[in-house]
Amino acid sequence: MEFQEAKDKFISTWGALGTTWGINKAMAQIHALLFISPDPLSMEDIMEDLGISRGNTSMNLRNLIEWGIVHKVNLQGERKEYFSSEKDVTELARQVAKERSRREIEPSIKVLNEVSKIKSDGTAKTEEFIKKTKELYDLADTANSMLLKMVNQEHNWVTKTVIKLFK
Amino acid sequence: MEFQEAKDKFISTWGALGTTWGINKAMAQIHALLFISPDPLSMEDIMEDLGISRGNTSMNLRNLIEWGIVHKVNLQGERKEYFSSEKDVTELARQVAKERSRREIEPSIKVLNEVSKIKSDGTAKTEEFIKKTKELYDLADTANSMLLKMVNQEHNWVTKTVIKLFK
DNA sequence: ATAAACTTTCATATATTATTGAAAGTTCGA
DNA sequence: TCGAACTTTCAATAATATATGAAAGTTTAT
Repeated sequence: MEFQEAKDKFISTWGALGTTWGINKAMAQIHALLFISPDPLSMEDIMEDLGISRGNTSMNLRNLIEWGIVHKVNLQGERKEYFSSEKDVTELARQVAKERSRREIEPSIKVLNEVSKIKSDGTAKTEEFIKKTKELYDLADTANSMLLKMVNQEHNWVTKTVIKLFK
Repeated sequence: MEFQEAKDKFISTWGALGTTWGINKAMAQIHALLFISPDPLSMEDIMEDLGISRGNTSMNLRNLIEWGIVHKVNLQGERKEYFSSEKDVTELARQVAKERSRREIEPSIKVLNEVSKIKSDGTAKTEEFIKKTKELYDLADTANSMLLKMVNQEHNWVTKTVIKLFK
């Protein structure tokens, strides 16, 4: 396989994988491109390489920067901004997990907690409802705090401890 | 809060959460409804309660059954089929993880492995590409086998061991 | 073998989400 | 302060994913 073919394949696979994890295609592809590039790239470079519009590139770069995955580089003597992603890929995973916890999981946990507090009228349906939603609340809350602990650990801690446990 | 309000809130929250995890809204809501119902429900019951069409109900019930989360119940003397979900919710989580691994993660890992095998022509870009994709392959492969091990354990093993580690 | 009771399928409609690109905004050097 | 070089915004559009419902299919009792 040629480099160019491998590169295209990698970028499109990464993009497809991203969309199933709450990262849109363009965002994942920009990340993929920067991730394998030895040098920083300009917005122009990225647009051209991926064949996406200026607006799309701009918005998704901003997101990646907000997520701490990509950062701006100013090359000396150049007006243009360049971008690079020298961060470890686990940083991306960490960030994705954090975002999803904050945006989706935590609000849901709050609702579970709320609804599990209705008082029973003694009927089977309310009893069952309270029992099940409580169960779910406990599970979700535990899983979420696990996730956050993992996410906030040093990279190597997770790798060493958890891998040892499973491999 | 009244039971009906809590129920609606729970179902819509569960539906919203599902859509961000690769389960469509109707599928997640059907699961939610069955999950809190003390008795099996018919297709008619489900359609009516959630206000969704017959076709939608049928297709999503079939999916839930395929995933092993919901199953058919034949009540004595009744022609109609009934459905229930008496399984633990961790079974759902397990199933979701399994499906995603099979359908998304594993094919991606295969691609990573392929593309990381191109031979270097000595340029910085091919060197970087090979290095990064190999790194990614190792990470993804390790993470995936961890996931599968967790998923295939008994429910209590995960709960006990992992929670102990983090709590 | 027939028909009533029920379920599934799938072409079409609807809703959701991502992308474009031109206009507005910003920054910087002269 | 001006204007060239560049970036961001956002309304319009395109692409994608979901839902509908009528028709086709299946099962069962007689």
